[in-house]
Amino acid sequence: MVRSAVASSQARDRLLDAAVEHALEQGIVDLSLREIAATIGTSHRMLIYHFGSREGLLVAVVREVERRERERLGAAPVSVADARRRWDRLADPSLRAQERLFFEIYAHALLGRPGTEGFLDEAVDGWISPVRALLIDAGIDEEDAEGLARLGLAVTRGLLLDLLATGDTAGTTRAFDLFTELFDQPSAHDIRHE
Amino acid sequence: MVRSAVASSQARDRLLDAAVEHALEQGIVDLSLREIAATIGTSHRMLIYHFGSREGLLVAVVREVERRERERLGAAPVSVADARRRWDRLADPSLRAQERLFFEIYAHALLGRPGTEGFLDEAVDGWISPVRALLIDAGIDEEDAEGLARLGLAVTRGLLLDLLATGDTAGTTRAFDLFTELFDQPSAHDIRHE
DNA sequence: TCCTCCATGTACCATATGGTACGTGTACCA
DNA sequence: TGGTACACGTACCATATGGTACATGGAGGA
Repeated sequence: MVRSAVASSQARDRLLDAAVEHALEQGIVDLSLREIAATIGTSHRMLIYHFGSREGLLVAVVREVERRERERLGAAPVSVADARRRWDRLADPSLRAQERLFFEIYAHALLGRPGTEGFLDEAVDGWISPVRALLIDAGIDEEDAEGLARLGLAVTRGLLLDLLATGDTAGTTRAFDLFTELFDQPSAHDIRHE
Repeated sequence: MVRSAVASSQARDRLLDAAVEHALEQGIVDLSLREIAATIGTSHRMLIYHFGSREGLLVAVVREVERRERERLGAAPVSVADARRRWDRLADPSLRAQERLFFEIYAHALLGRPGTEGFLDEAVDGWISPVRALLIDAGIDEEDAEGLARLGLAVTRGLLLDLLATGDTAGTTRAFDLFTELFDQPSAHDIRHE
């Protein structure tokens, strides 16, 4: 069997893990094959061998980060309490590096850089769609459902940006709680069930 | 008079403008002196002459972007209607490139890259502080004021990220309106004036 | 035992990069 | 008129980069 240069293998998985680890700490945009290889303990030749090219490695890293992002967040929140639990998970310091990398790739993708095709669609619509569907199932007007899904995503991402910059877990969590209170108050009823 | 390598001059201003223009279109992280010089119509030698080094140019570009950001947004919003007007201004397509660059620098700064010192402080606290002060003046409890300021910033930045990725001005604006409605409803009174 | 395929290393190449040396024209001032 | 300071170009340098050529070792099958 003729293996393509980008087929999977145990060695490739090991290298990919190490490359993602490196990206979590050092970022991804100025990723250099030689530098990664040196910190991993192999030669840049091996990275090209397993991933085809620098861009191939970049694509693999981006996909892996996407995969971890989905895995980390699990199902869409079905209630305000759910959303709050999810925020607590997101605000955990152990995830900072991953979120930082996520935003770096996001900015990267906004500039249309190669290797990020499809990332933005997945990053936005991949979240809005399931939440919107859940809200519609719960009897909320379609347009409001879309808006609320968008708003929830925006609050989460916006507060994460704040958290990454300031490290102020308590402050950002208070802001998130304020949002859930606004949403939960009785007279928001006409939006939730009009 | 001995001019330092980074002193200002008309020629330097012209180059800086052109460099910012380039960054708006091509991004800033993989900025190369030669490439910029070529598109500007000068030599990379001149960039080093006027900015001292590549990093000097990067710092100058970041500062200029910060300056334009402040100038663009003007005073803090003092009412929900104000906030809404500001969103309309932000959502204008002519600002997309500037906002994209802002988020690219933000990600850059999160990784502690040189040339971005102070950017994050200004980007977060520079916004939260004045809004918080306004809210406190308006009689809102201190802790809520901080939270609301944070929340407003998060909604704005989060929806901008959405807008940049999707280009969906109508959808993101609807989400922003939903937020103002949540905030404006009568029973939010206990947060606004408790 | 020999042959084939995969993983890996070493050495190399062309290119692009930031930065420097040096020369030159020009405007202004004594 | 001579000199000085600035703005700029050309040519160069050392280095780092992505990618390739080629050799090697080892495992498994015929």
